[in-house]
Amino acid sequence: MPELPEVETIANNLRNGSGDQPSLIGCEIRRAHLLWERTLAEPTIDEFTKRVVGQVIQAIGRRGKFMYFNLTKDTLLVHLRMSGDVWIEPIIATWGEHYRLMLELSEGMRLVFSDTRKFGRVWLTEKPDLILGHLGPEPLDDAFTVQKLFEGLQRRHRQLKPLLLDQTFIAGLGNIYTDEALHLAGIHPLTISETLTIEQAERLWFSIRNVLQAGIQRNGTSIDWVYRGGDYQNYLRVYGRAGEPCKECGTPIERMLVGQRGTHFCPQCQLNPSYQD
DNA sequence: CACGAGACCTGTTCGC
DNA sequence: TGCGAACAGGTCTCGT
Repeated sequence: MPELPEVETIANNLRNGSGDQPSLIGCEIRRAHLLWERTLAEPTIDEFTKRVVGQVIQAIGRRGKFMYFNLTKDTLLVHLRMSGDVWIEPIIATWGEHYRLMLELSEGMRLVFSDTRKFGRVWLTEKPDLILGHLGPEPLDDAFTVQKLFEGLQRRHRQLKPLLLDQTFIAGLGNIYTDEALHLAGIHPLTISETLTIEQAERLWFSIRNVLQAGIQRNGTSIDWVYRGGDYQNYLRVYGRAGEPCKECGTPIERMLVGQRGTHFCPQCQLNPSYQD
């Protein structure tokens, strides 16, 4: 499920509480229950259990597509990859078939990491920067300017679609929001980065921030069984709409493979200046 | 450096 | 209806 807006939504709900769910801030971790070993990237399960128990959750946030929990001593990092989800619920004797990690908390609640496809990972570390340090800029930060984006585009010679998915270039974009941003900007996914004009870079900058902010405002995108609660899927311009008319010009949306990812675009609104076809 | 293919996994949908 | 192929919000690693 998880791109920046979905991770942001989950992290916000855990931090602030939502509906009947309390905030996790101030909760102490009492027990750890790992149900799929490979979910834990580091440290070993023995050391994880020994270290995590007794620590208190002091802050919760997001960096790129990572969720972080600042504990008394360590940082707990969670990456949901394709099918992960995190929530809290009362402690009961049973658990769901896709649960991979449960952390029992004070107040009779447990923090659940559920992940059908088992791609998700959890780290417990004193030095989160070793894992987060390679990430590119946060697209919604003030520090992420048109000029920064333009310089980055100039420095590389890459197709835009895979470049925008590259987390060292910008942190947080995934397949959905990349396609959405490129369509909003009116730029073809195969355009070579260094050929963008400053005007195009500005439109791309605006579009990236616009679709991410809209996604957050709508609590993320809910497709299939994976992530629920958001409704940005009702506002998608191109993703998952192959064959349907472009909302700008009526031309059927096309789908192609770019770097093995389904890529959706309007052949009319997103002309490719690098090729003629 | 840039790119494609294959791995890692399970579940749903599509096409014949 | 049934069965295999294609596909899915991600990223890593290897070969060219």
